[in-house]
Amino acid sequence: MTTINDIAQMAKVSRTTVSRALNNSGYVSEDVRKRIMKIVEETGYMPSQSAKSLRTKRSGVIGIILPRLSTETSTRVVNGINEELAKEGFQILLTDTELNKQKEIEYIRLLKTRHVDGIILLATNVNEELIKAIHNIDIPVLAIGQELPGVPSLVYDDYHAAADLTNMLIHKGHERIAFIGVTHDDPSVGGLREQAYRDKMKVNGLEIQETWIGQGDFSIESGYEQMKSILKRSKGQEPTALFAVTDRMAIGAMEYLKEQGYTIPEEMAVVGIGASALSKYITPSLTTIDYHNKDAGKKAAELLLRQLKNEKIDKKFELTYRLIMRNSV
Amino acid sequence: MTTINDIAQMAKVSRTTVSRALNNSGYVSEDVRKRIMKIVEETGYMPSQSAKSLRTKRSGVIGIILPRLSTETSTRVVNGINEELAKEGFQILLTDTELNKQKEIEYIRLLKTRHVDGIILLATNVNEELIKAIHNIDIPVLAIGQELPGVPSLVYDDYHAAADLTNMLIHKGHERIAFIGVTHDDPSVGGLREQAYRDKMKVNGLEIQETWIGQGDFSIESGYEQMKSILKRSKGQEPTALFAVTDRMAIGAMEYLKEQGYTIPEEMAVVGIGASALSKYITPSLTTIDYHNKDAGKKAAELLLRQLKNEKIDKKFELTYRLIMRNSV
DNA sequence: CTGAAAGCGCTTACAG
DNA sequence: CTGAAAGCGCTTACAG
Repeated sequence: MTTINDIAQMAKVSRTTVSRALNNSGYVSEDVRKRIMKIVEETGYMPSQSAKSLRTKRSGVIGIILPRLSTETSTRVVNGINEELAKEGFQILLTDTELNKQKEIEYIRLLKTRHVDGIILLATNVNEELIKAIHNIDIPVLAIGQELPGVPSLVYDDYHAAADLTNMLIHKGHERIAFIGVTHDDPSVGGLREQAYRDKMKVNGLEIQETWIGQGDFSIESGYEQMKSILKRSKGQEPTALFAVTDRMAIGAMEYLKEQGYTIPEEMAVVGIGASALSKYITPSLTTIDYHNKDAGKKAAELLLRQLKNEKIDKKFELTYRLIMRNSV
Repeated sequence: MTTINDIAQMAKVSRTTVSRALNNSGYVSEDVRKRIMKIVEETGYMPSQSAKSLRTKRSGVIGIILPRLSTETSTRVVNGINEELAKEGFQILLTDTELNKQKEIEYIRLLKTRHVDGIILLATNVNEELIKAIHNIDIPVLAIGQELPGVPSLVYDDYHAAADLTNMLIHKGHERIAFIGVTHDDPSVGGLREQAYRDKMKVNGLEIQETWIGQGDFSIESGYEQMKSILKRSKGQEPTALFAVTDRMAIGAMEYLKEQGYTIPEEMAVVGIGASALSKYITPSLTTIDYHNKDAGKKAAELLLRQLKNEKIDKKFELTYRLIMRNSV
């Protein structure tokens, strides 16, 4: 491999000068610069990032920690991040926790040893150890999806999104609304969305039967199973609508309902959150919330980049959402 | 940051010894090893990968070049790769070409400067410059999805998959089968799949009207538009079935057909390739081919790893597929 | 405007 | 079994 020394020799200058020419730092006469650049072109020389990063403590790489690569949400966010980062010449180092909390923490430290300049964490839970790990490494971290104490966080407006959805169902005349949520370890998806549902039911004077409440695990299959259980449990006081906190679970529920011969939305209205491609093309099309995940990714990248430039940024950013009315209601 | 020198000092040994203990290379007395490991634990020391990689020329990072992150196919492949690589402690550096051929080449060289140990390329086209770029960098490269001359390639069996699909439609009694393909710059998806369709029609004595042939760009929208054009163009000799080379385009086509009041499969049978989640949940569910993308990713990682261990591997591997019969036929 | 020298944090012959 | 020394390929004060 050609190194900076080779270039220096060929250009008959010191490697100091080559470095300066390459990085546009310090003075280099126009003559010499041209001579160097020509040789760089010809040889196709590219500086070793390892050496560079060892020396400068910066790598041009941003680490991403995500819960699952195989969800549309993650993909869209990563897409947005990448688009923004690529513009500035940054690369992405990807790690996938497979929803394992321990790995989340491991990866934070691992990314540090790889000298990433910053980390974007698609957070799925909040716990002491995680927060501590983040504070212990002293590189900028940005969280998406959960509000992490002391960590700049980009969050979706889960509460209001879920509240809007619940209100909408109520205004459509539904009084018995079932709910499929997820574990409260996930404060945003599990906590906030359920809280909003419960609050709005209460505010509207509607009582919730606990038989209407199910807990899934984000998968389509769990939506199917939970819908089944809910229907079984609530014989005689069956719900007329279902609010599932993710599109995938809503779609699983719809599968079960269709199998059982329910008409949607007449006999059971269904709503989800996420605006997945599935939600659009399934029959009937699913009413859902668009969180603009790609924009979230872009915003996250932008905020991280600003941190890298030592700008001060706020600790919390709230994203907007959009209710998409379709045929499942 | 704590470095190997700090550890050496604290353990009262040389950094040579620390390095040996950490890497299990050479002799270290049990005593000393324990002393060192204890301190490593306590301090949470992690060796700088930049330094390591500068010295050893290896980084523990594999570069991935993919055409689009936001497709299920890519996601599944990356997932499989990651799963396999993570086991061996490798990380993934991700680059997205956005279907730009120039970027494909750029990224190959860029990944090299980042000292990746190998590259997996989800290839969408084959051209001289690309092949040259791959041969010029001397790190192992593995291609998925296209057969690249001289490069170990993992390919789907596009020809037979498409042939099976075509034959199946013919055996169901269809004689007028429309086709939505993509550019032949993509030899696998654009070339092979179309070739198989044409061959099987011919073998079965069926004539193809060129008005039945459309060319999309992988998007759902393009499937919609192409179906529309095909129907417009072929008035009087409308097809009774459609073979779209990807699920997404098939689904776009179905949307148009549904809008126009066609019943599927009675008035128009539709098949795709890809076994996307969408294909399963759309109504009617789509007959398609499962390429086992995740397994492909795993296999790719495994092959690359074997190359890294200097094992000789074959230049070409063909993957299996599975026809999934559903309700769109 | 240019260069010599030090040093980033590791690993690896080599010597003992 | 252990250590001193060299070197990987860069950048950056410092000096001129």
